[in-house]
Amino acid sequence: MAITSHDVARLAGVSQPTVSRALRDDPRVSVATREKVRRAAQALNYVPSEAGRTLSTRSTRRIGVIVTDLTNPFYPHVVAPLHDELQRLGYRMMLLTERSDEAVAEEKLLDQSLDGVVLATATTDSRLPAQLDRRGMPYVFLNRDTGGSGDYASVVDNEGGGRLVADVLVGLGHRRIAGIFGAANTTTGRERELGFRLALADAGIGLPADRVVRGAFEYDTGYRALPALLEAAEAPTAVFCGNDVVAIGVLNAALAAGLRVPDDLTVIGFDDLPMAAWEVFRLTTVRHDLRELSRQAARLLVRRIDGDADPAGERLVLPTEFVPRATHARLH
Amino acid sequence: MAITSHDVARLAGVSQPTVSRALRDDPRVSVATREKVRRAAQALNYVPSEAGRTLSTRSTRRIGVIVTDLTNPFYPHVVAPLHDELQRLGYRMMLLTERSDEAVAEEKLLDQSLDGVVLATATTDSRLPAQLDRRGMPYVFLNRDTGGSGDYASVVDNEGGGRLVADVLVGLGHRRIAGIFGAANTTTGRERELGFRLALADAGIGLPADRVVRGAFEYDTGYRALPALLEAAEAPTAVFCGNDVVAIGVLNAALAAGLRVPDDLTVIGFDDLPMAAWEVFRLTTVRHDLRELSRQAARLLVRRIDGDADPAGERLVLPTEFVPRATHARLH
DNA sequence: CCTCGTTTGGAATACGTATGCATTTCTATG
DNA sequence: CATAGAAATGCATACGTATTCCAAACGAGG
Repeated sequence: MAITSHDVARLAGVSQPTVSRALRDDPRVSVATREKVRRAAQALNYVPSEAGRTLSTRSTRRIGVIVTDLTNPFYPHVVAPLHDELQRLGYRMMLLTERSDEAVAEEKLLDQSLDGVVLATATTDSRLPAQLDRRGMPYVFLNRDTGGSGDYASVVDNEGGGRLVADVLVGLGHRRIAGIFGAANTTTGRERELGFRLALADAGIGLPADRVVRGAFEYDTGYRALPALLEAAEAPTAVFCGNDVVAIGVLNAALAAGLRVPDDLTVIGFDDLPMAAWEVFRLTTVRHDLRELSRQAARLLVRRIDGDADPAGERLVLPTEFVPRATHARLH
Repeated sequence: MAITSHDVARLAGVSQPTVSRALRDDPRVSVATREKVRRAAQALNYVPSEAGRTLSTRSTRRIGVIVTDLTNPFYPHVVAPLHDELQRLGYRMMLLTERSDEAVAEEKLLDQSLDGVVLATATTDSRLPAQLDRRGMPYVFLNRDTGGSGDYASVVDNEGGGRLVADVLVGLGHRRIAGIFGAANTTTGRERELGFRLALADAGIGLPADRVVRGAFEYDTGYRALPALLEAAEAPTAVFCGNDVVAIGVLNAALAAGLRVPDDLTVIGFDDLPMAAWEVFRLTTVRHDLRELSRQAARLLVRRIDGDADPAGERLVLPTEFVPRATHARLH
C-alpha cells in the first residue's frame, strides 16, 4: 500500500539513493534527473517515510510540548505561537497532554521520537527534568521552571508582577487584602506570592493566613476560594489572584454571592488573556507578552539542540505591565 | 548516547532478538532469561526506539487529531476525552494544530507515522478526505463531517437541536428572530440552520436575510454580528447562535451596547460548554454529550483500523437536549 | 544408547531512508 | 587522440526493532 522511494526509483529509472538525493535538492544530482524524479514522485504521490528518515538520520525534526490541561485557556494561547515559531524554525510540534508529568517520561519522551521538549507545566517537585538530563534530551521550561540554576527557561518576571499589584492596591487604600495564589509547587505561584508579600510588607501590611488560599491555576480554585475568604472575621476588600482564570472564577463567585465588583470587592488577575478584556469581566490584570514568551522558548530550545546555547543555562525573563480595567477601585 | 536493544543484549549476555522477545513477553523465552533481560534493560534505562519499531512492524499505534484552532474553547473539551479514550484503546494521540486542513495533508498524515486520523475541523469543501482515501489512511469525522455518504463520523443531531431552539423561541412569543450561524462550509453550521429554519417555517415565521449572519464559530463572529443585526429596520428580539462561543460574543456585545439580556434580547447557544454555566453568562443553550461524542469517534476509528467497521460507513448521531438558563425570556 | 520431539536461543533479514565510497560517463586539456 | 579530472550515479551499508527460519540442547521413550 505504502509507496517508497524504491517505487519512485523504479518509475524514474534511477536508483533509490538518487531519488533520496534528488528530492532533497542535493547538488550532486543533475537538473534533468532531478526533474525526472520529481515527476515520478508526483505521479505516485510519494511521501517519504518519517520512520525511515528518523532511523537513518537519528533526527526527527520534532519537538514535544508537555501540557497537562488544555482545558485551561492559558495553554492554548501558549501552544499556538509555539507551534508557529517551531514550524518557522523547521520543526514539527508534537503536543503531549498527559494528566501527570511522570507518566509521560518513560514511554514517550525517551523513545528517540523527539529532538527536544518544552515543559510548560513543570512543578518544582517533578522528576522529569532529571530524567531528561540523564538521557541527554534537550529541553526548556516555558512559563514555569523548577527554580534551579543551570536551567534553560523562558519565564515572566512574576515577582515584579506581584509587586506591581501590591503597590496598586496599597495606593488605592486597601488594607484588608487577600491572595489566591497558584499551587505551592509551581514557581509562578511562589514568585507572584513572594513579590506581592514583599511589596505589602514594604507598606507595613501583613497577609494573615486566613486571607491566603493556594490551589491549582483553575477556575474552580477562584470560584471556591472566594466564599471561604468572605467567611473570615474581617472580609477582604481586595483579592489578588494567581492568574486570570482564577480571577474569573472569583468574579463569577462574587456575582453568585451578590457582591458588586469593584464597589464591594477589587479583583486583580495575572496574564491578560484575551478573555480578560471581555465586557462581562473587564478584568484588571498584569500583562506579559505570551506570544513572545512562547517564541522565546522555541528559539531557546532550538539553540540548545544546535549546541549554540550557553552551557551554563539561560533564563530569559519577560517584563510585566499593569493593565487597569474595571475590577479595581479606590477604597471608600 | 541512545541505548539500543543491542546494548541490553550485550549486558544480559543474550542476542538482540532475545531482548526484543523477552521485553514483549514472548512465551518462547524462558522465565529465567526474561528476568535477566528485564534487569539489564532496567539498569540501562532502555526505551525501545519508536522509529525502529515502526519501521519493522509498519504500525505506529499513534493516531493524529486535526484541529485548526485550539484557542477556541470547544476543541480542548474534545481533545481531552479523545486522548483518554485513545490511550485506553492502546493508542497515542498526536495533536496536529494547523491553520488550514490543506497544509496538513501532504507532509504529516501520509508519512506512515500515523495509524489513523480524527478530523475535528472538516469543511465540506476540503480535499483532505479524498487524499486520505486515496492512500488508504483510516479516518473518522468528529462533530463535523462532509455530508457525504459512506463516511465514518461521530456527530450530533444538529438539525434536531436547531428545531428545539426554534420551537422554544416560538413558544415564548418571539417573531422577529435572528440567526448567527456557523460557516456555510461546515455541516454543523448548515444543519443547525436547516433545523432552525424548518421549525420556524412550520410556525409560519420567516428568516429574512438581514436577520441572518454566517461566520466562523468564534467569539468575534458573535461580537461583531450583534451590532449589525441591531441596525436592521426591525431589531430582533431573539438570536440563535451557531454555538456557545458565538453566543458569548453576543452576550458581551449586548453588554457593550447597553442591552439587557434577556429583557431586551433573548440569546441561545449550542454545545453547553462548561463556560456557558458561568454566572456571568448563565447561557441558555443546547446540550449534547461532548465526551461521548469524542469517545465514540475514538472507538469508531479503532474499529475501522482493525477492519471491524461497516464497510459502507458508519454515522453515529448523538441526541440534543434543551438547557434553559437565564438568557431567554417570554416576549412581553 | 539411540532417536525423536520439545524447548530455547541465535543467525539472518526486512522495513525505508540517507550517505560514504566506488564507478561510470562525460568534458577539457595536452 | 589519450588521459586527467570533474560530474553524475549506483552499490553497499547503517540506523533499531521484530520476525522467520534454523540450530542447539535437553529430556523422554524405546
